[in-house]
Amino acid sequence: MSTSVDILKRSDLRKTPFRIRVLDYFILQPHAAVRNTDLEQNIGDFDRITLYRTLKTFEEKGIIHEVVDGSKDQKYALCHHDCKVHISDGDHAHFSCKLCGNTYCLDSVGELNIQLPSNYVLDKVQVMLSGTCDNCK
Amino acid sequence: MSTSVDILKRSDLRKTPFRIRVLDYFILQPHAAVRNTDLEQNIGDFDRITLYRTLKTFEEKGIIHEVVDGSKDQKYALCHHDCKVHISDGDHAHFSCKLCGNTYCLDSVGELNIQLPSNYVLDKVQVMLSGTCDNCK
DNA sequence: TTCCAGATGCAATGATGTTGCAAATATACT
DNA sequence: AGTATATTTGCAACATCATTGCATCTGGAA
Repeated sequence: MSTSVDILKRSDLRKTPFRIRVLDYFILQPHAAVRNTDLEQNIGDFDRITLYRTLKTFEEKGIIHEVVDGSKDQKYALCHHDCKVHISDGDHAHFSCKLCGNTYCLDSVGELNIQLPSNYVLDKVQVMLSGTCDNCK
Repeated sequence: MSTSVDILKRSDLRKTPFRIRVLDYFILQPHAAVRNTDLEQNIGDFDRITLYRTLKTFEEKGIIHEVVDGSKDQKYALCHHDCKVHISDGDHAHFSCKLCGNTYCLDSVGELNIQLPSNYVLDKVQVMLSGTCDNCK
């Protein structure tokens, strides 16, 4: 498991206290997507604008990726070492729990048999599941 | 094919000029999701707040449903007479074209074989496809 | 220690969506 | 048709979320 400092070094980013705090928060939630507002409430004293820029930088460097789960909230998740989400979602899926509101990244949901109308070119598939998660059941 | 007036009458809504203009715009795009801003730009003189409220009313009455296509934009599509989207998405899928930005509702995309981690309860499946549509190819 | 590109904080601005209330109007009733 | 009323609309104000420009600060290398 990489530490925040490892990740920053690998990405040619300066190891500032703020970035380390943000990354640490992500590392604590390895399978859950993180809401922008979760971060705002949990990383203590900070500047909201800096958070936006930090997340944008992390996304550009491939450290995190945006998670689309059907909600209006902007969410991000830590990319794993084999993360290809920012290139193509493949069979990546997200599960959003209706009770706790958490969104989990699922590595695979099985085979999808997509049939498109003719002349449509398929490039990316995103599957959003919702229901009740293990914890809330 | 129902007219705007038919739909309003069926839904116990007053037939105001504004509502008819909005519904007419939806009827012109039977398979595409409509962005909030598309409406703002295409239905002429109007009040932004009234549009929000109109769309909300239409959604509550089951005339339109919100379309989640992965973009940040709020989009709506006309419900067909057999529309169950506001109840459960079933195998409903949306295709978003990267070139023209339009989102199309696809009635079926084939069989999905979803395998969830144990103890997860699946309630709703939303599939978002993106690529190039017939027109743009 | 010094230097400077990169990172941060602040102020201002823009986009988007909501609420309260008064004026306008669609519809039902006489 | 005329009237009453509940609904609908438009305006003002407000709340939230995100972005940009710029001055200041700082991590990291010389």
